[in-house]
Amino acid sequence: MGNRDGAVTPPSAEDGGTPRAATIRDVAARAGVSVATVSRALSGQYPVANATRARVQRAVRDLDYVVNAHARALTGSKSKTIAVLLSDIASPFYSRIAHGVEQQASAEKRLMMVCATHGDPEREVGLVEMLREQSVDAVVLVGGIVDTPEYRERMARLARLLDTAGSRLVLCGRPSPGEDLPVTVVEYENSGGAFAAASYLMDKGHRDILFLGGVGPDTTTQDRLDGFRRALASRDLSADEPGRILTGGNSRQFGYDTIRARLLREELDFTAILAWDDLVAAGAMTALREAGVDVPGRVSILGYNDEQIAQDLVPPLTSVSIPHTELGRSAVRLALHREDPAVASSQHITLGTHIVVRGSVREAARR
Amino acid sequence: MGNRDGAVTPPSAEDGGTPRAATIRDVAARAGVSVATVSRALSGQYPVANATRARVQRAVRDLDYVVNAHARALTGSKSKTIAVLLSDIASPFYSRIAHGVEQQASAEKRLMMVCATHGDPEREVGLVEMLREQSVDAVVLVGGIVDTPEYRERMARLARLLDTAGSRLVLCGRPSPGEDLPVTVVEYENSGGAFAAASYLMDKGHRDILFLGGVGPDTTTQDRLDGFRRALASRDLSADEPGRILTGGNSRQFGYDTIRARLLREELDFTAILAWDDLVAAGAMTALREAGVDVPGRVSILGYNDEQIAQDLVPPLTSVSIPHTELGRSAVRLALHREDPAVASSQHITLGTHIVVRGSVREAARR
DNA sequence: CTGTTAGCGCTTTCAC
DNA sequence: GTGAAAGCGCTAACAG
Repeated sequence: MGNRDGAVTPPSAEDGGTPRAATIRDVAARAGVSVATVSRALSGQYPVANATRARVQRAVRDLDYVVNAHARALTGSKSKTIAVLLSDIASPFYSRIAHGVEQQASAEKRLMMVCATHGDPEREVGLVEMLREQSVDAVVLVGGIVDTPEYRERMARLARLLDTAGSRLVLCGRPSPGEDLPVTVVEYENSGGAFAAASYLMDKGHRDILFLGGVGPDTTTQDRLDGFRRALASRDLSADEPGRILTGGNSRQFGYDTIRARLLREELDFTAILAWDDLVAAGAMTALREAGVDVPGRVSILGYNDEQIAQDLVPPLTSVSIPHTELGRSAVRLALHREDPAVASSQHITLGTHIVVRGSVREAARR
Repeated sequence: MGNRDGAVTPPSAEDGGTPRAATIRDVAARAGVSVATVSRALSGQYPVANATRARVQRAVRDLDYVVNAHARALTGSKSKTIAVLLSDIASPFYSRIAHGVEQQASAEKRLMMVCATHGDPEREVGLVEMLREQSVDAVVLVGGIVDTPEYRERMARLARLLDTAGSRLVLCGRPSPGEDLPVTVVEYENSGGAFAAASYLMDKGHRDILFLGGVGPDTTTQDRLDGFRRALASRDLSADEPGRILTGGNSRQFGYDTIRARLLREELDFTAILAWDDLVAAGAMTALREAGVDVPGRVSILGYNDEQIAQDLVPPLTSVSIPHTELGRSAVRLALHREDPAVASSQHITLGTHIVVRGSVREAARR
């Protein structure tokens, strides 16, 4: 043989120019069959003589051939890709959800794209446009937002646009934008978790409980606050006395600063803290330790999200666990099988949360 | 107007079937120009009459048109995508590097794909094949490996394959597979960090230092151990006395179990621990606390990686900081601009590490 | 079982 | 400035 037959030149280092990647035509030429046969032999979904298949596979190996996913997507209009949008990959909350998305995507033979929005709704929309260009199989939007009419319209529009392109919008950890929209919603018992947490503290005799952290207007904070309020109300306590609800930030620093200021300014007028998340709790614990306030002897703390850090604080933090990984997995599973009767009816689910008991909560001291 | 002109039917909810996404032809028809003109108007790189451009843009908006990235990639053979392979997205180490990759990818108008290898070299190769199908602009492989001749051959092959496809292999936090390969390598001062850490402990008077953690054969552990050994040797101490180097795992649990067993079995024959990472350090600290050993009063601990958790341990952990984000950013930057004379010569760089001093190291007590 | 051929949606010469 | 037409690499009828 040799590559001087003129018809098709397989890539070779010798023919002068930069070697290019092999195409299906190179494989066909080398195997002595037509491109259609190569396509069939490779798809596996079509009867091909064993001998032919073997020759094709041989040629594929010799040439290090791989199909061009773009050409394939162009024909089939499926890209075998899932996209997930979150504000920040480095955050444990989001990266654990992404982990779940990846697991399921991988199980469904899909690749995953990850995009960071930095919490900017406009950037979110811009990214969805880019992903629409990619005709991804699903776009998963993760994390709380500020729930306004504009938000709902924005989501409704994106949902329809993606639907038209054969893709699916998934809202994960944020509310549904309305009825009868082509959208998959995967939530978790956010308010319920806060309700359970506050109830747990009250079961331990606590009556003076602080709600600490959360930016404020976003749905995540609103829902947790809602659960907190409901729990207190169910025992005839009011959450809305002054100084009880301390929102305004969601960082470790915010937890630290806020509790520190509180301790300097006033007497210790609370016996427990329900923190917006474990990081805020960590900050609060540091402030309490520095002020010589014993945790959990004098003040109990309950975190939210049950992150890695909860185990390593001193004392280990009791926290509300949310099903990060399962959220991601469900998002992908429901979106991809939305036609499947088994899940078609459950395109809006809410996963449960539970309290992981460690060492940061104790019976309230008698005041 | 109306859609009965027969030539081209713009997508519309009224024409019976499922509405499909608009294509460049729909836009052309609506704007009353040719597809070539639409393409030019949208690319912006070609003279088009202002009036025409406006009409095209109008049509684009009316139809919610976005280009099909696959069709574009098919012509141009560029996909505007960067891929990163890591063992686990949920790990803070990897997710912080991914964060850097995302930052730079985003700055360079690229999307990012993230794939999890679960530390399996075969899966890694399989994923690179999948990514080759996608003709991604670069494939970033992150994290230590077991450095064998097979590894080097594997990487050499992937590097050539990707190069042929116009893509670029980037090795991040792992060694170069050899000279004269089309590959970008971005490392960090791994051994140097351990050297500095051990030296810092010895400066504080410590002589009996444990190296705790690391799986063993992987390059990350080997490099850190190497730095540890070199530092001790530079002060005429030997790292290889029995019981000094405790590898075999890299989890919090491993740190806890190993130190606990050590304390039960023997007297406290060390004054400092250099931990493989912050998680191992956290485990060790818990074991020490439970045994009533004061940290840092009796035993000093130094971590590695400077993760979030380091701040929240009690005492806060002194740790070796590695430039996670910058590793990811550099990986993308160097790969994309490899032709650019400014960086063409620096396709193998090593970023520095430094010690972040907190509260877990103190002068050694006189024995 | 296998080959031929017509696109998928776009960019890019080459004409006008 | 703009249009016509030739592919990019692949899949999916449609013939044999």
